[in-house]
Formats: sequence, structure tokens, C-alpha cells
Amino acid sequence: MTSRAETLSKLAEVFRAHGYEGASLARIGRATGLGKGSLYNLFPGGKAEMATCVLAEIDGWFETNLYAPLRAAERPGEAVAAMFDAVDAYFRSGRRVCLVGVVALGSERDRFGEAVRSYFARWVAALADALQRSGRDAAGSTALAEEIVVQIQGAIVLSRALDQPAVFSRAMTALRARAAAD
Amino acid sequence: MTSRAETLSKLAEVFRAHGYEGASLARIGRATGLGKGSLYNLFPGGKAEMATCVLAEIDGWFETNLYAPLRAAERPGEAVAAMFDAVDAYFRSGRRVCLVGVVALGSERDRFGEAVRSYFARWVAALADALQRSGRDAAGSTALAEEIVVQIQGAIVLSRALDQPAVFSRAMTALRARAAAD
DNA sequence: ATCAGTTTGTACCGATCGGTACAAACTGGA
DNA sequence: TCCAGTTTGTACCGATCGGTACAAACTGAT
Repeated sequence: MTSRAETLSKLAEVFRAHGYEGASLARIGRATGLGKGSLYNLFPGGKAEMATCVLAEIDGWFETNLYAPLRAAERPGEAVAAMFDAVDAYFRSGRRVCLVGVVALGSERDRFGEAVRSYFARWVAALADALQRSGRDAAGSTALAEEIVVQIQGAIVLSRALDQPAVFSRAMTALRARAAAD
Repeated sequence: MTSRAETLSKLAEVFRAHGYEGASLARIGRATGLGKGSLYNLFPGGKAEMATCVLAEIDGWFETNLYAPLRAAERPGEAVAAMFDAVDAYFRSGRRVCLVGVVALGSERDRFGEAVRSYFARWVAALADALQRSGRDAAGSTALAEEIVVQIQGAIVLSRALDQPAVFSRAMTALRARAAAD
């Protein structure tokens, strides 16, 4: 069953590019190469279920590749550095949008509210955990973790707005230094 | 001609709430209390012209209330502090979305590319100008200005995602301190 | 009061929306 | 080879999309 996973990633790109309301079934069908019959066979709940599954897959990817390593790392400092590598690759230096962030800004926020909240809350918590275990006090760790996630999201916005991936890269470089300091 | 200005602000709220694609003429008509006849009389170019005018009005508001004061201030430090006050009020502590930022993330970015680019470029430039005149070197001013705008945008995303306006307020407080320090 | 010019509501257009129905085409096990 | 069960394409549904046409209702100057 290769279809499901591949389809989800293509679905994600459609939602990323056009948002929930702009992701029409016609566009989805074109992007995935699947007709309505197949789509509704895979996702009986229609567009809402597609979006839910896409968000769940993204959430799972971040949990596996970012949050869990941050929480489990024996050398937290290296895990934080690895997170920045992963973030830079995943968001393609700001050229790729954060779908969860886009949902948070849109009118569909309430529909997917818990998924959105959990994704970001766990990101901040996992990062704060790693920062604290690398020698910071609890309050400072949480504050810095929150600021890092804020800057990642903001850097995506600004680098896309200015069409300058360098903006994203600069922000990541500065954050790496902040996280590594002391 | 009270209609035009009032209509634009109501239009802005519709675009903010639903994005360009989600802002249907039905919703726009409902929100403004105007029929299609009136809307196409005010904006012969249809939805695209409405969005262009809304972006232009927002741009004008920021130019007048933020950028110009930052560039003209005799006491740049106070102008920067005033900017944070204005930003906090305008974005209602993160409860209100930045329409230009939303457009930058969406598929309509290219259609309004120049407006989006200019809005953010002038924001960063005006802020960097004020920071430099308050005693910083040129490179540090630009870097800090960029980071401040990044954090404002990111704080809107995160505070909405977590449904915690306090996230936005904390970010603004920290940025005020960063900007005031030297 | 009249009338040109504007503003408004409404009916309507073809296209597309998300979703359903269902028969044809597949699939693997017996 | 056959057949139950799944997967697929396609036709179709009512609703809504952005946009147009146009006549009725307003407006202010004469």
C-alpha cells in the first residue's frame, strides 16, 4: 500500500500551496493523480479528513525527527543543533511554508485547534527540556524555546515576503549561536 | 463619501479572517452590508481590486503611523518604543492577524508580490534607521530590525496557535528590552 | 418639477465547489 | 476459472463561486 503515504505527502503540498479553502478537489486530484473515487475511498471523510491526516502525518514527522530526539538526547546541545539542521532542511530555508502555522493564521484554526496547539506546545516543551538539560535554568529555557519557535515561524513569513531565503538562514544562524551560548 | 473608508476596513477584516480565496463575494457582501452592485461600483476590478485597495490602505496606515515616525524621530529610542505600542494595539496582542504576512504565506503572494515586499522592506529599513540613529552600528541595526520584524510575525503565529495572547505580549516585552539596550 | 448621473438590488451567467452514486475494471484466493 | 471484495473512473447532484446586465431607486443641480 504505497499509495497512502505518497498521497499524503502530495496532499500536504496542495494544502501548503493553497490553504484549506483553496485546496479544491480538482487541484487535489490533479496533484495526486487520483480520481474522486480513489480519494473518497482513501479518505471517506472528504477534505476534512484529508487535512486531518496530513496534519497528523506532519505532527508524527516532527515528533519522531525533532521532539523525541530533543527529549531523549544524552548531549542536549547537539540535539538542539541537529534540530536547526532538520528545520532548515524541512522548511527549505524558508521557501517552504509551515502548514501548521498557516492553519493557525487561517479561519480553519478552530476546526484543527487541538492539533495545532499540541504541535507547537510540544515543540516548545521539547526544546525547553533540551535547553534546560544543557545547563539553563527552567524559566530561561522556556523563554528561549518559545523565542526560537517564534523566530522560526516569523523567519518563514519574512523570507517569503521579501523573497530572500537569506533572511531565514540569517535568523537560524543567530538562533544557533543564542542556543549554544553559555 | 463615508462609504469607501469604512468599506475598506470591513473588507480587510474579511480578508484577514478567510484569506483571499476564502473571502467570497457573499461573505464580503454580508460583512459590508453592500450588494454586488455597490461593490462592483466601488471596485470595478472585483475581488482583486478589493484586495489591492485593502493592502494599499494597510500599507498607508503603517507608513503614516509607524515607518514615517521611525524615520523622522528626533529621539529614535522613543519612536521605537512607540512602535511597539502601536504594534501591540494594532495586532491586539496577537489576536489579530497580519494580513500582509498571511498573503506572504499564501498562493496569492506572487499576485501581490511587490506590495508585500515593499511593506516589509520599508518596515525593516525604517526600524533599522531609527536603531542606528539611537547609537548602533549599521550592521547591528539592520540585523536587530530584521529580527524584531521576524519575531513580531512569528509571535502572531505562535500566540494564535496556542491561543495564548501572553505569548505575543512576552515577545514584545523582550524585544522592547533588546531595542532599548545598547 | 425635471432630468442626467450615480448608486443600488436582483436576476442571471457559465464555471466550479464538495460530495454521492454506481457501474466497469481490477485483485487475490479457491 | 470463477467470484467476492476492493479500487477506479465518470456522470451527476445542489450549492456556491466570481462576474455581468440592467432596471428601479436615489441624488443634486437647474
